[in-house]
Amino acid sequence: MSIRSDMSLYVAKLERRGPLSVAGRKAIMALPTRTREYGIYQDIVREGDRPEHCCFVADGLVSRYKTLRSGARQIVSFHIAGDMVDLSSALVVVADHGIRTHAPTTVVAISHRDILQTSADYPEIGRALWFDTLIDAAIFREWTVNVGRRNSRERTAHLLLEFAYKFRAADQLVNDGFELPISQSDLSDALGITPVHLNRTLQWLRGERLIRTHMRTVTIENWPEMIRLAGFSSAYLHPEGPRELKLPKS
Amino acid sequence: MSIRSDMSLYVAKLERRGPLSVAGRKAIMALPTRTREYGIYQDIVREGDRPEHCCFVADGLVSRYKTLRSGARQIVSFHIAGDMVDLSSALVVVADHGIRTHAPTTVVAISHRDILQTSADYPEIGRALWFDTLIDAAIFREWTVNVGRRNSRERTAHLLLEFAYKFRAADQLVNDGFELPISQSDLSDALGITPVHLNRTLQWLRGERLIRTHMRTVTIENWPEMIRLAGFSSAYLHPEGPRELKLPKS
DNA sequence: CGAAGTTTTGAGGACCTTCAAAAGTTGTGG
DNA sequence: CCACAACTTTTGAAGGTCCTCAAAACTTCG
Repeated sequence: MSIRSDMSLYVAKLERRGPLSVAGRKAIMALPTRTREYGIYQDIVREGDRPEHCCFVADGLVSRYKTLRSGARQIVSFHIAGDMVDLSSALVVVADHGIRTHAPTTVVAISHRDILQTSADYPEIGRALWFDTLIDAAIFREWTVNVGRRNSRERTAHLLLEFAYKFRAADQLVNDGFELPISQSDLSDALGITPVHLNRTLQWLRGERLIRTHMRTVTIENWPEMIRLAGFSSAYLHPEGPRELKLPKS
Repeated sequence: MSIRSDMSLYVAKLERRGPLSVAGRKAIMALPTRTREYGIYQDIVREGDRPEHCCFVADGLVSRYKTLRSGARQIVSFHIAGDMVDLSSALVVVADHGIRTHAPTTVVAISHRDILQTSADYPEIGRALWFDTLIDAAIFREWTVNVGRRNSRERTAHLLLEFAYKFRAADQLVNDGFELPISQSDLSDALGITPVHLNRTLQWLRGERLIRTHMRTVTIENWPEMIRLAGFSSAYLHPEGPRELKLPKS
């Protein structure tokens, strides 16, 4: 557990969305951080915890999930390298969901105190973090639509396309393929279907030549047809970044 | 369309969550507003719009929804009197969902420019609005769980309990009952089931003496059993308000 | 090389949908 | 204030998507 700044990946992401002031960028880079390494299937946060840190995924893959009394699990989001996870805990005291890894993962922890102080001192950073949580919310909405109104084929295609677009934005798409270290059982927990049915759904997608899978690499073989099937529009990912701010100095 | 401040209801809500400074409270009350009246089933925002205002529901009931190519609709949230809706549009340029009324509704519009300026000038207000969007996100997550992992009975019970808790927090629960001016068809769009099946599900809930319905008033007859059935925990509504902030003056 | 986990296959059944129509409610105009 | 249209709720019956349970084939890893 080293103490150094690992925030340049996050700064880069923010700057893809819009300019940062020199002072603002410095303030983010100056945030005290603690880097932690996790193995596969380790809990970073458990439901009911009162975390004191947000976490930034420097490498790997994590999910947020809720568990029902019955033991059934619903994954509500995935986060890849470059994503800030659990900004919600900066203001919300008790975690209403868990966060765990699906692969060996490097996490950069930032204390809520520092996040809030910096947000107050630099309104542009407050806005950037707020925007991040708004994107989160937009993805949650789309997931509700996904499990509420799409059948298993459309639903699975939609999630795979979401991954494809996120990996592409992170420059991690190679020949229309990306590495997805998630078991079918875990994927089915995100899609609200059973592993058995997901398996048959994937077979159908492969049979239709819409996707290919090899090891844990997923390749989109037929983008137009996948997009048509899923009714996918990348609008909800809001790649364009936040509203341009033309505010007078206050 | 009058031009006056109607923000006292919102200030009251914020103060239920934690103290506001005198200056902060004044700043909110001073926000220029425009009050608009809508009838039933009117669109306040359409998917693809670029709204210039957030809207605060002073009276009535609205939903946010997405529509699929097929025409299927998924409602992703409901908002009752006292709720600030569509803060997301303050930073997100293009609306990825629509907002419409389910009853005659009074909406107070506040320009994004003023929201952002006030958030920058008063960090406590920025935090309060951020917290509001985090609650939104928490509810979206719970809805994903609802449609993803609960059957129609649990799902319907859960949504009705969410309404019951929201109305109770707004002091609008009378004898365990609340007025819900939503057709079964619209409710089914929120639950991800068909109107026919929702109808049978409601009949079952009534038959088990879990709820009563009369006109458009819903009464929870058996709280413990409803809560047990739905696996309901109000934690995700975060009635406790945001984290206490002990920041030094910056 | 064996153990544990993951993917795949099969068969039967439950939950929810679809389509269609009747019954009940609400709103409007003559 | 009634009549009629439009909408909402309810009922029925058949069918499809997805689930459950169980076991085999395959992969990964120590």
